Amino acid sequence: MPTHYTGTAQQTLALNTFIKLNRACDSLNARLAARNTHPGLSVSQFSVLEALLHLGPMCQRELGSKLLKSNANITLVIDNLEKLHLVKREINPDDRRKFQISLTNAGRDLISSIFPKHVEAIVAELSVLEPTEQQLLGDLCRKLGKSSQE
Amino acid sequence: MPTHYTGTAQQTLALNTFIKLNRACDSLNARLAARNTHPGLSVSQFSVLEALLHLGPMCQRELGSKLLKSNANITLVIDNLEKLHLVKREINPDDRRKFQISLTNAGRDLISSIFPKHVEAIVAELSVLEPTEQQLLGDLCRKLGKSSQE
DNA sequence: ATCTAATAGTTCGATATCGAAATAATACTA
DNA sequence: TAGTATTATTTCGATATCGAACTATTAGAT
Repeated sequence: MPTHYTGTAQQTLALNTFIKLNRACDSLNARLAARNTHPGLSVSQFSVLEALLHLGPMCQRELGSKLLKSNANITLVIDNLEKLHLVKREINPDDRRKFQISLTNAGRDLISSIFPKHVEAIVAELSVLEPTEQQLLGDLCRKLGKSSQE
Repeated sequence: MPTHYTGTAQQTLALNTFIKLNRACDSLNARLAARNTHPGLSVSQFSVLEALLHLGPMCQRELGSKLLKSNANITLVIDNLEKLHLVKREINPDDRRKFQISLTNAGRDLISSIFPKHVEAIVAELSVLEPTEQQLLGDLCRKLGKSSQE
């Protein structure tokens, strides 16, 4: 569904690229969600658990910057994960403004058990692209994504 | 920020591609939002107005399928746009289950006036990629996005 | 013509998401 | 060291977003 806007060639190209990028992302995520690879967890909850599993404990602000979410949002997501007993908040004694967020045993077990299915779903959905195409897409996205910084 | 997951080469590639795609999309949209090219409107509201401007009046379900949103969501967004007097609901006499959603004059004036700024912001943000790279990115996204259909 | 599908939209309850304002703790500065 | 600025988190109010259950209308089937 390209745009119906009529502008210069440069504008049309940029706009169509923008639209296709967003649609690819949205529809890919919708297809992944439909595969139900993280039952009982929201996407945000899943992302937080995954970050904690693979990157280790960190404070909320770090989580927010890794996941590109606001502090307010992270507060809520951690609240909900805490209610589910999947993560815990611990005051950082070195800086009492911070909470150290880490996985509980239950959280670690859960994310460890569902992550492989998530990976398989991604592999399956991305299989419409050859490995070289995936690499190329990743490179272009990287270039576009970090116009700001890492 | 590539994954720290250790799987097969195929898994690692797919996962990294997936992460880069999502990050590119999120960070691009955040940078566009920071440019404040659609003041007073949410992204969803903007998208609906834009679809109506460029594609013409349509019913809610059509809007949802163009924008990849649920019916419930479209109902709310249209409610809010209606309160702002930017769109109107009119019963379709041929099928009274449907509302025909169209821009009011105020809505048309507004979206017409801000859309060019939006395009310029996209052109500026995408300028880190050469035209051929934008084309390539768009092609790869198209291929990935329509694993299902149109 | 009646009964059943399917379709369009709404409502509900939960979670997400943001920006702005508020609070608490730490760092910096004069 | 007192005073200010910065940082981490929370709270608030608004909008977004989904799936599921519901209502109303239309389409299809016998």
